[in-house]
Parts: sequence; structure tokens; C-alpha cells
Amino acid sequence: MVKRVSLKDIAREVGVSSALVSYVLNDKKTGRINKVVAQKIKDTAKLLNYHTNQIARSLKTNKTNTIGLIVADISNPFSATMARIIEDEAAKKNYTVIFGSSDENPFQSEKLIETFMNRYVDGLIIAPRENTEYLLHDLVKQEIPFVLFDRYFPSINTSYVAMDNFKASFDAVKYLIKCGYKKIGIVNYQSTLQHLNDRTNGYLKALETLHILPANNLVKEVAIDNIPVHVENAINELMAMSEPPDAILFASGEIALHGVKHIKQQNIKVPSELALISFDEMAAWDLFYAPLTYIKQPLQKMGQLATKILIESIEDNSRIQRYHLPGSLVTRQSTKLPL
Amino acid sequence: MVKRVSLKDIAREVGVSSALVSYVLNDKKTGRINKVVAQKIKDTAKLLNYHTNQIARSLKTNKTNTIGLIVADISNPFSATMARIIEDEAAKKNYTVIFGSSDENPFQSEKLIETFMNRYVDGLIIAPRENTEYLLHDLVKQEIPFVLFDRYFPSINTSYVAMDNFKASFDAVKYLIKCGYKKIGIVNYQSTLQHLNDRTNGYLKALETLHILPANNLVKEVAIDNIPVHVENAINELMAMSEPPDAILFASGEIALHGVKHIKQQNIKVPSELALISFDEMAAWDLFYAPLTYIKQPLQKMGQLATKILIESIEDNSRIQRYHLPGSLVTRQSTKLPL
DNA sequence: CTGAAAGCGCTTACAG
DNA sequence: CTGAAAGCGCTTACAG
Repeated sequence: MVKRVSLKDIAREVGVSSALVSYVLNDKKTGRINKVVAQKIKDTAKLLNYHTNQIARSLKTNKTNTIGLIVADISNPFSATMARIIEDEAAKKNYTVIFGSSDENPFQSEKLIETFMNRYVDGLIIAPRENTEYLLHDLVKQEIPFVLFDRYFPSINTSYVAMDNFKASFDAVKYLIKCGYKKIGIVNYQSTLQHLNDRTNGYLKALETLHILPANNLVKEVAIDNIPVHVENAINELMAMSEPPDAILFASGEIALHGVKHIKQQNIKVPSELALISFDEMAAWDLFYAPLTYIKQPLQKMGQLATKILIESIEDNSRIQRYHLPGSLVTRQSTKLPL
Repeated sequence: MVKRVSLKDIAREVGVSSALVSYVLNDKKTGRINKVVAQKIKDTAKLLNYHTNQIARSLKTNKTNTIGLIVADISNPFSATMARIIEDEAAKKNYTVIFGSSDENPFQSEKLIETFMNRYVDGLIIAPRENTEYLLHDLVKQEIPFVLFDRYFPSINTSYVAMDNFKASFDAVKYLIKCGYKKIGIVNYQSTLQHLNDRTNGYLKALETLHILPANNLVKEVAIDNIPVHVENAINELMAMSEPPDAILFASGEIALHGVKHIKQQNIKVPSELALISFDEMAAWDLFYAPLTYIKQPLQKMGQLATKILIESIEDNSRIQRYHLPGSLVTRQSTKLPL
């Protein structure tokens, strides 16, 4: 690699101290510096194509202007879209993003946090995996700024930004009932994560509120170790019941993807035999013969807000903020029209 | 933020110099150091929960163990999947990845490269946008290690990893002909990027080789400013011809997504009236009533190879390597069976 | 208005 | 076998 230009090089060229060069290029002490000298420094910096060495600056200031982003898997569309929104928002405020995928490997989250801390990121944005509360408690104790998104732990004293999953689910089921469906099932992950439980709870509450008896066996939970197979089984079980459901709510895009594929293969007619609603927006929904009605998460707002809150808490150590943003139901042909 | 433990803290605790602590923790000069002292240093480091300050190390060694990844848009599935593969491969070799989306904003690529250079990334992996050769020439001149992926510029003296787009396209068209299709169209981007031209060229070559006259108006190129509309128009134009095509090759997943949506709306029957093949694997292909035949890119290999080549050239300044990896055609119901 | 100096936390050539 | 010292390229409190 070619040698880079340093402050000292500019100082030597102009005939001043490197301290002065630093002041000028950082716009410190403006007004108290000789205009002519200042201009000459700026010109020389440009001429020599000077760029601050962020590493050296960081070492001195203890600030890297870097955010660590930890998602479940950067290759899934939800994470990737969030990454993009966070990237843009961070760039506006002069932050760069490093990312990592925590997956389902239990040590991966820990390892990522450690890596990011060694690199002295200024803060973290995390979609935490199950059973990682202890890691987050650690971050709180070390006073490292971080905000959770999508998923959250009520027990941890930190900021987060999530959708109001309870209400989104509640509204979706209310809509199904309004369309005349009476036996509504749900397929969710088997998980202790609060935002997923909120989805099932919203579903149950809607049935209760509208005086529909929730049949317990219409709630299916699939283990994450082999989603395609577990989803197929769940649907087979539901449809083999003496009174099979006339509508299903899928608690995630991933579940729905496998669910719809299977329903198509089984030649179950949507929406006449079975109505479908899924969480999450996906390009795939449009190619199904009955484009899916889905719950759209406010990704843009979630990402921007999470980034904004994080940077605020990095820069002025501000108070904890928690958001449950409203989702919206996009109604299409996988559900009949309301009666 | 809580004060972190430094080498000096350990040195003080053990009663040795921080130089010695550095040697021990980095496994330098092993054998020439008193075993007992070495063990005590290691124990103390663990006890105090010491972690290297990568910033300080980087400043000294001029090495950040960071790779900058520049993609068109991290939120698109192709980029996101590559990001994940690169992340994993880089982590194995102890590198962290920072990413940025270059988009279609002409200055964005330049800005990203500058940001990454200020942060002294050790090297870059880039899917370059159109007309950015000048930036890459700059990198070559500055002797900054980088490798291109997916897209490449033959004129630039650098390593790259791409699919063999020419052959993939050639094979896809050959397959269509084997199935009995005679009037084959292609919808590609309007672009000067070599890898996209390769796709059209492979298509033309296959027709030529198999003595099918390529009707010039069966080649459609869509501007990137409004893909959905341009793709619709392209398909309308093709289907309005006196002799409309009986098969279409889509040169990207994005084009196909809008294309298939439109074809579905127009009630054109696939594959009986019109066969379809698309580049790229997408979840959406499975939900269409005639699951798409597609050209699968060897993403895993591409990402791993690009990362491996980059790290090699960072660490031993190795020679330029160029790969055109074979794609594979996954045949399904959007094309009839071969005759 | 400007500069000398210290120091961020490491690594490493050199001396003993 | 071990340590003193220099230095990476910045920033900033202090002195004049």
C-alpha cells in the first residue's frame, strides 16, 4: 500500500505545527486562527489529498463512529432491509456499520459482541436471539449504548423499537372474522421470544373479544430446527381435523413461504377453502395465484428510529426509549372481502 | 462507558513490563519466556477480562483486519446472500466486514471507498456499478487490495470472481431449443456492464450455433429508472408482435419478478403459451403456479473464493486471479420437457 | 494567534 | 529471559 499523507506532512509543507493543522481541519478555534494560514492549510490538505486517519483519531478520542449491527441472518430479507435502512440513517450522521449474523449457534451472539467491543464500536443495534438476556445485562452493566429492534426483552432496562405485534395480530384476526371466517388457526414458532408470543396472544385476544371460542388445537408451534417439514406437518394436522380451519394466520414470512408452497401442492383452494394472512412483506406473495394479505411492518420507521435512538444515547447519553409501532394490514386476494 | 483493562494494567498486576505481556498474549517469542511468568500473565489477563484494543493495535501495525464490502444494495437478496457468505468466510480468518450500498447515485461508490479507506480497511470486495472504472484504477494505483465479484471490467488489472454468464445464457437457450421453442426472447437491462452483455451474447450465440435466426426485436433492454413499468412495456411489445415469442429469458431475478407478475395478470399461460427462464434463485419462483426454471449462480463458491483471494492478496500480495464459475440450470415447470 | 508536549494502547527492534 | 524506549497519527489542555 502506498504511504498516506499525515498531518505532519501538511505541517511541514506549510511551516506550522501539526497541532495547528489539526485545529484548522477540524474547524476548532475558528476565528482565533490567522485566516491566511488557515486557508493555506486547507489548500495544502486538498492538494496533497489528505484524509484523516480514523484509527489514530479513534485511539485518541475513544470514538470510532462505528455501529455494530447484529441480526439473526443478514441473508434473510427482513434483516437485509433493516440493514439497508440503518446503513442510510447512520451514514447521514457520519457513522459506518459493521454487521454480524447471530444465527442459532448459542455462542455466536457472544462472539459477535466481543468482536465488536474489541473494535470499540460506539454502540450496538441488536435483534437478539432467544436466551441471550445475560449478554444484554452485561452490556447494560458495562454502560455500552445499545438498542434492540424487532425482538425485545421486557426485563432488560434498555431502549427498543418493535412493531406492536399484539395489535397487528389482533387486527388481522378481527379482519378475518369480519370476512366471515369462524375457525381460524395460527402457525407460529415454538419460542419464548416476547414478540412472537405477542402474535399468538393478539390472536387469542381477538377470538376472545369477539366471542369465538379458541380451539386450542388450532394453535400450532413449529420448532426452528427444520422449518419446511414442521410447517408441512402443522398444516397437515390442521387440515386433517374433523373441523379444519377456514383461515390461517402465519406468524412470519418464512413460515408462510413454506406453508403456501405446501397448500399449493395439496391443491387447497385459497381463499375459498382456506384464507391466508401472513406477517411480513415478501416479493413472493405477488406471484401466488391469490396474492397474500399480509401484515406490513413499518421497517423504515423502525430502522430509522433505532438508529436515531442509538446515536442519541451515544452522543448525549439520553434516556431509555421504547416503541411499539403500528403495523398495517394490506388486504388482497388470499382473503375474501369483508361481509 | 466503563474503563477497559489495558496491557499496562496486567503488567502492573503481575509485576512485569507491558512489552512482555504483549509478547505472551500474542504468542510471540514462545519458548524464550519463563513458563511460570507466562502462565501468570495469561491467568491475570483472563481474570481481569482483558481484550486487545484493536484500534491501538491497528494504529501500530497498520492492519485493521477489516474488509469493506460494496454492493449495489444490501437489501436485495443477491447482495444479502453474498454478504452472509463473505461474513462467514471472513470471520473464519479473523476479519470483520463493514458494508455499504452504492446504489445508482454516481457519487455514492466514491464516497463509500473514501469512507472505507479512512477507516483503513485492509481490502475491498466490490460489485462495481456502471462507469466506475476510474475509481478502480485509482485503487490499483494506490496498491489497495480489492476483488470484484458478480460484475467485472476486463480492462482493469484486478482479480474478480463472476459466474460464466455467457455460458449460462447459452445453455439456457440451448435447453429451450431442445424443448422445442423456436422464437425465444430476452429481457435484459440497458447497460454497458460486461456481465449483463455476456448474458445477451450467450443468448445470441446459442441461436446462431443452432441455426435459429435471432429476430432483433426479440431482444429487449429496460432502463433501470423504473423497472416495473419498463418490464411491462417490454413484455407487451413482445406479445403484440405478429409472431410473438414462445419463450422468454429474463436476465435477472428482479426483471423476472416484475415480468412474471405481469404475465400472470395478462393471463398468459406458462409454459403452454410462453415458457420462462430466469437468472437467479428466488423464493418467489416456488409460489408461481408454474415454478420457474432458473439459472442458479454458485453464490457460495463465488463469495468464498472472492474472500479467499482478497485475504491472500492482503497477506501475501499474491497474483491476480480471475474466475468465471459455471452456473447451473434448474429445470422446472415454467418450461416444457425436452422433446 | 500559535506551538511544544503529553498521551491514547499497542508492537517491536534493540540492548543487555 | 526481560525491559526501556520509540513510535504509529492523531487531539487537546496548557502556556505564552
